Amino acid sequence: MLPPSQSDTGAGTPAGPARTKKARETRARIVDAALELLLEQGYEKATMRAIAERAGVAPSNAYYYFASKEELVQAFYARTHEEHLEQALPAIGQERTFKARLLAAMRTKLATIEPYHEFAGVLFKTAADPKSPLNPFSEASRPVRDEARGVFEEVVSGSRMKLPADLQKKLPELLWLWHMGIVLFWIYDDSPDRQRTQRLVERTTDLIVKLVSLSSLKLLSPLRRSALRLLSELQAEATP
Amino acid sequence: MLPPSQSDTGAGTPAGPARTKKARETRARIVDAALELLLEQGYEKATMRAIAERAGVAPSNAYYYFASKEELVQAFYARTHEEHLEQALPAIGQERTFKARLLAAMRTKLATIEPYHEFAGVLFKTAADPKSPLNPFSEASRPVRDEARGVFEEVVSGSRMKLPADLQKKLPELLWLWHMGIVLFWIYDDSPDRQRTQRLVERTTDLIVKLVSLSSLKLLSPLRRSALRLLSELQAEATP
DNA sequence: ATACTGTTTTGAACACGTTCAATTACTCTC
DNA sequence: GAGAGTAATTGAACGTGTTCAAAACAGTAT
Repeated sequence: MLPPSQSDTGAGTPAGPARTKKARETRARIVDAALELLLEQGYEKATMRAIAERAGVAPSNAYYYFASKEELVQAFYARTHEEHLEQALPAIGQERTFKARLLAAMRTKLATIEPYHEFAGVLFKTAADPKSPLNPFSEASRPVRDEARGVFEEVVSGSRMKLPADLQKKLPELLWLWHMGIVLFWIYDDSPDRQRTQRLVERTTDLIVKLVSLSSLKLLSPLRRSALRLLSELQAEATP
Repeated sequence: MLPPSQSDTGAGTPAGPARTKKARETRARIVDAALELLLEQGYEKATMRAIAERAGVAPSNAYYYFASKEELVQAFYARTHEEHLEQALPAIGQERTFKARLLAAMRTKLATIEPYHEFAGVLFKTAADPKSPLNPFSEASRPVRDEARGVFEEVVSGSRMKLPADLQKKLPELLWLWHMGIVLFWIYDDSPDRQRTQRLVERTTDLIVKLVSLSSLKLLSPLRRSALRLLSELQAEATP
């Protein structure tokens, strides 16, 4: 059901000391049990007691390694993210044009997360709390976010496109934001085969390409410049 | 501390039977106690036991009227929304230009919701669940949504602006979406006096005004048309 | 007055996430 | 290999939102 993995969460081993070898193994067993149960039963049914039991450990022991249930769930994030990286980069590499590369990135993303759609809502619900470390804008998820943005850097840099320098620099960030919006839409999308999301991706991709290709117009440069300056300001404030 | 109110939640009395007069009073007492405690102590401290105690009732009795703590919190949604309507419409009426009217609408909104910022996160967390009736895209919140969109219709229609007909028609919906984005940003904003959100409002308002004033350009019409068509399609699909 | 019917209220319980003092397992030094 | 010191693990508990069967209440027809 799950890919074999005695690995840890993949996300920089944030909490709980795990100095000894046995401790690392216990920790990994807990993560694996959590991932399995989350996939099998969803967020609410996957209680800490159940996770601990499957890991062959006392519930309180899970708290020796993870500060909260949410932190455990973060491992899930990291894993789908890694899957996306593995699939997206080759897929992007096979395309030349900006548009095709962008579509490849987004489509592999959707394909990666599709198995988890059923409880994506619950997950998102948790992630939406500003105080939660799961929330994609939090400091805790910066590594994952940075890597995800890297995918869009690859999309941009690998395609020979004439772009204003300022836009070239910020475009990956903008595309990452777009991608977050698509995922948000996807969470709410219960159409068969996620057709609405797919259409949205195609249409907005078209829009983005059009917009980008118009971005060099002299008439539009003040607009482009204020938009990009706004983005810079907000980023600067966010990391004081 | 709170405006006097023996009223009910204001939101169509969704859950729990309250046939008799006494029952309606009990229900109202619970709502008021909840609102008070939520404001005084925040979401986590305002436990169901505490709310029930202040209402002079057993905790389980609250569940006779409300399916969950979250549903109790829904009273906020309705109340702040009504406050916004009361404040926004006069404020908008005092301005002539599109830009000033738009700013007035958004600023009154932010002023209205400011007292609730502390637990807006929790509220949003609930609202983010696709299955929750609180979620702003759900059928259940259509009345509130329609009214909110009305504010932006007022913003547009009251200002003499030359606009392409198709955009004129869809602009209120777009502005409503923009407003949702601002609120989302606001939820995550913990800067003093919500300065970041205020700056974001000013800058994006500028952008919107610029964009709208460029929207008649021949060069941009294909872009505008595909964007608006996308919006229409998604709306059509959403209400089958 | 009394018995019946439906509404409202309750007390005791459940399962959950989480905490913590106490206990066990390990590792290292002498 | 015994003892000390640290790391890992546990069991029992706390407070939370929530459920539910039973009790109290109110009104109505007999």
